[in-house]
Amino acid sequence: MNEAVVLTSERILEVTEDVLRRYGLAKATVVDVARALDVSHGSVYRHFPSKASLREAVAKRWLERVSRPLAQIAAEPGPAPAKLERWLRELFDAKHKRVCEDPEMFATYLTLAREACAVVKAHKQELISQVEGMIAEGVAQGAFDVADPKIAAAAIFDATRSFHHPAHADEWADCTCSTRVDAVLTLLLRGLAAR
Amino acid sequence: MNEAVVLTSERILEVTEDVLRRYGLAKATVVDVARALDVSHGSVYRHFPSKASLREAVAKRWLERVSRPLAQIAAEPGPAPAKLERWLRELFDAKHKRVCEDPEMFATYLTLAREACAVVKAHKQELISQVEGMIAEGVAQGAFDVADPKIAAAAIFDATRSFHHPAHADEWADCTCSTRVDAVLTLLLRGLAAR
DNA sequence: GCGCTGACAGATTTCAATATCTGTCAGCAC
DNA sequence: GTGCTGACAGATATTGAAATCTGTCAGCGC
Repeated sequence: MNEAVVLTSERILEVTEDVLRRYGLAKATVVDVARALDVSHGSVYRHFPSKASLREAVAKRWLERVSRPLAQIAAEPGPAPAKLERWLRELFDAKHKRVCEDPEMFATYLTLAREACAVVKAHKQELISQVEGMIAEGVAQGAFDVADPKIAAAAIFDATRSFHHPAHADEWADCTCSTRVDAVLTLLLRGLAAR
Repeated sequence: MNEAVVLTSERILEVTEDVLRRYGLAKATVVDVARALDVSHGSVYRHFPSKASLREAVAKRWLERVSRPLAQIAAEPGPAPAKLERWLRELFDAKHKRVCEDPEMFATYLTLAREACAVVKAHKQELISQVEGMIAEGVAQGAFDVADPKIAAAAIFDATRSFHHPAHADEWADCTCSTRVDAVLTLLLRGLAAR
């Protein structure tokens, strides 16, 4: 009963990421993954019903690595405005770092995400509800003046797309980027603030 | 001297748009354009040094059809906040209409624009400076409280990307879209407002 | 029984031959 | 002289045959 050699979904996902990194998205096949795991490709299909579902699971893992640390920030106590700002900056940082440190792998994950549209939708909803929580908190603290925290959260998400949506990743290397982040955050926090 | 049959750059551009509409971006060739104009393809190359420059000119025309009516709004007299809101809504409407009424042609123009990156950059700068003008006006009127109109204009542009950047066009048909536009505009105008 | 293998059919991708297009230019027509 | 044509070379796209991959499943080994 050696744990290390048991074939689990988790192990398949890890090796799949390696294979994607090594071969690139276009060339990585299920056969390659099976070879890297030293099993037949039929075995992989015992854990994932299709190549698409395997890719979807890889995308999900990737998105969870973004949303988990953010959930932690959202759960912390303290004044909502500062927390919201920190949360947003952390989100932007996480994305910007990923694209800067390994642009190829970012492109790979991006394509995976495009294919796994349902997973991305759930991820977006998760992030928006974290924001909603912080805005509701701010309202309770008397710091924010907002009619509907749900709608305001969606608005914050929409208004910061330039800095977290991968379609704009090519601008994230721009040297004016941090100034632009500051300007948008200032505008939005002023817009939320009670007066 | 029949004006109608003289081969001008303008006439080539018009016919090129027709050809793009008829054949689609991938299949439209310079030979097709020349055939539609009833001249040899060599003649087209007297007016445009390359296929790329012809496509660029088509993209430029398209973008100008967006920015011209907006410039008119920006030039009107009146209170800046209402004008800025009207300007932004007009921008969103113009884009949304284009994608709804003819999605195929929108996709064509989008690809042209991607190839003509310099033209798009200039278009963005043009739009941002129109916004800058309105913000400066608002500051002069005492309606806006903003340190640097240039930076604020860029921030307004960034914060409204969801509704004017073609990467998000697939969301513009969403029924919640108009609510989301309202929410973001409310937030941004509150953020700009003097208090 | 349970999990894995590997042969298989149909779908997809690759590759090289073939066809078409881009961009040039000598020469023709006005 | 001016502006257009159409043949041409090199670049790019298309096509169809061959190779590879995906997803299934009967059967093997534990």
